[in-house]
Amino acid sequence: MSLSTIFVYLSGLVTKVEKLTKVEFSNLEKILFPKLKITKAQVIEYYIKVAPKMLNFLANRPLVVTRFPDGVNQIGFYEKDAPHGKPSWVETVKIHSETAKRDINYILCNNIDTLIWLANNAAIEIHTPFSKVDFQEKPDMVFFDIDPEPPATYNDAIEVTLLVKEKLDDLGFESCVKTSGKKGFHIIVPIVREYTFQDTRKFVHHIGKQIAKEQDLVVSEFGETKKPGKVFVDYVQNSYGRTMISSYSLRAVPDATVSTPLEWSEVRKGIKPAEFNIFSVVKRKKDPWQRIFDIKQKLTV
DNA sequence: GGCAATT
DNA sequence: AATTGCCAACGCTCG
DNA sequence: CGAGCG
Ligand SMILES: [Mn+2]
Ligand SMILES: [Mn+2]
Repeated sequence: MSLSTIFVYLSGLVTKVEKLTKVEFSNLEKILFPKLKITKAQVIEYYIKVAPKMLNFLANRPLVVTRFPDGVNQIGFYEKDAPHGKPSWVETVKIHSETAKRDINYILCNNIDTLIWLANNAAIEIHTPFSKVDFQEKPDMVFFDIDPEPPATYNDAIEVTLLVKEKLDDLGFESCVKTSGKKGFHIIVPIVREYTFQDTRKFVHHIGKQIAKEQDLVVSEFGETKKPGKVFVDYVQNSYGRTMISSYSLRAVPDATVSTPLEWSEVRKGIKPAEFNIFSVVKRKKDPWQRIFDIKQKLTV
């Protein structure tokens, strides 16, 4: 019997489920998304179902999570340092923070039990850095963060996302796209681990400026992040210690949206972020971004 | 969500 | 025994 | 340099 088959019976057969994981569950019937009446059991079930697709994106990346133990309508908190009371089997990596002048034990999620444990912690959102733990100074991806500023719309964000895709195509780069689960999109260009964050930042800024010159809708300067009605091509995120929301992570919003990898053909005006949520994403047969782990592009323009 | 400090 | 606190910081950019 | 940013 597969994990997901068993987990369908979660509410009814809790003890049986517990035998399949090292995690000790708590408060399974607690409502974490009040608007949709989604319980913690359903959140755990979601993460178990997407685990086969999601774990690859988490592997060997020190995690930052946002936790909402009392539900997404209550105040949550960021967590980097593994909490006291963490089971011994949860893998962590000690990384020294220069500015904080202390060591932080980041969680590594390299197996499904850790993902289940995070879900039981009400770690709704899981954020990942752009480099892996074994080579932290060298990112393995370039990140285009497409941020529409109201009154710019989701369709505006889609338009700009496709403009960036077109530009990348022209330059000969393969790219992957996902919804952020909130207002914008994320575009990833997988690269060889030979460049610094300054390199990747410059690369995104360069392309952002180019498009901004051609399109009135687009801005790409730091001072323009909140320019009303514009879509900001955000390059700043490409830095050490910064993160993006992971593919397949839930977002802590009332509609329980998911940051969802898409086929480029799915990025068309009219789609809405809420189409991709805790219920719909598990039904998707598509598994875009498969090639992301094979492609390792050089960043020469 | 859960440990630890505080009353 | 019950309540409260704590749980992240960073590098980058602009002025 | 500090403030504001994501
Ligand atoms: Mn964004
Ligand atoms: Mn941004």
